[in-house]
Amino acid sequence: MNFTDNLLQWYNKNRRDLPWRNTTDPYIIWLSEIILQQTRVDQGMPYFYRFAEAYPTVTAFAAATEDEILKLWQGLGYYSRGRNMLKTARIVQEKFNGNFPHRYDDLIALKGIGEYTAAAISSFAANQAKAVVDGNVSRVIARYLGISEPINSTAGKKLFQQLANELLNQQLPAMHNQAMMEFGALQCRPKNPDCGICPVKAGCYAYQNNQVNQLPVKLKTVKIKNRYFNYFLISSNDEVLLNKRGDNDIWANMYDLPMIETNELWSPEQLFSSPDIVSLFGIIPQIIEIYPVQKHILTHQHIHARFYHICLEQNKFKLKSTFFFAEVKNLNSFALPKIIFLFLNKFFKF
DNA sequence: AACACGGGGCA
DNA sequence: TGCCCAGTGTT
Repeated sequence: MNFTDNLLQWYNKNRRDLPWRNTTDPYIIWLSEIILQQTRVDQGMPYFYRFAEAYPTVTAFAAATEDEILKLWQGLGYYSRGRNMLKTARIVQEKFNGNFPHRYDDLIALKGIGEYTAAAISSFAANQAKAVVDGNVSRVIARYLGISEPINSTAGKKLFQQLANELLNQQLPAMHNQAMMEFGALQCRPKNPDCGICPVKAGCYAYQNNQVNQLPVKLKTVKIKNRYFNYFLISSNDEVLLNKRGDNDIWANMYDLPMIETNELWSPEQLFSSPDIVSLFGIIPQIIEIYPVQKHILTHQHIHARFYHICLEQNKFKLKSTFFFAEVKNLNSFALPKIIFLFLNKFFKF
């Protein structure tokens, strides 16, 4: 038996019963695919149910506000996915009359849908013969065929796409694609792959040449950046001062607290005697409490956050236009980054 | 081609 | 700790 026959046999025996596999509705498949970008199935699953229930159709999705989408997305990360989904939903509503496209060429033109997602939706929803290439697929191919080209180089991406196209079962593209990814996720894992019971080990280059732990090859990742966020908690009369973030940086368009970013860890004395704090509030605030520095670990940056509970004398301070007072009882309606949510939730118990 | 973009799980 | 996860968009 060849590779793909073995693969499909393995898949039929070992596949998980995942909710988005029981439909050919391109909208539902789109929902699942975007949620699962760079996200483990276990982590994304509750969000999939949440979105499918809140927005059963793309028409319902298109009618939502960005605040609502980001709020529902809270905690999942890579929030541009949610923002792009809303743009795409609105285009689908207008240009396609609410009928989510299922052709690769239509899909690839939409925001947030790249090569992988266009191939996934078009094959799963309409059995279009487009091969998906995600982290799982490139790992399986790199090991099975013994490809040492980095999977994330430009040449590598092109090569793995081409090899995936050649391997694709033209009669069963949807099942083939699902099987490749499931095989990578469950059997041909990044670490500790289960080679002992692998159905294709006889033909696997990496297994036969003892290269399983060396493949796939990946270009080195960028250096982690340290950032220092000094946050200010200002509350009065069951209200708290929030800040709506801009659309350039991390957590775009989400809500946090007034803050000053410094290029290194600043002491409270340093911070509260700096011109920055005067220009932020117009006055020097009174410190009520200083919290210990918290480290918030993200993939590409480590955020060192220190929260200050402060007091501003009535009517003497000025506020940036992105600042506003929110009622504490409404705090749970704002899309908050994880670290802000945890702090405010601990403080206010909302 | 390089970089930005979250949060969590696992060895 | 370091690596990876059903990647995409911007510069």
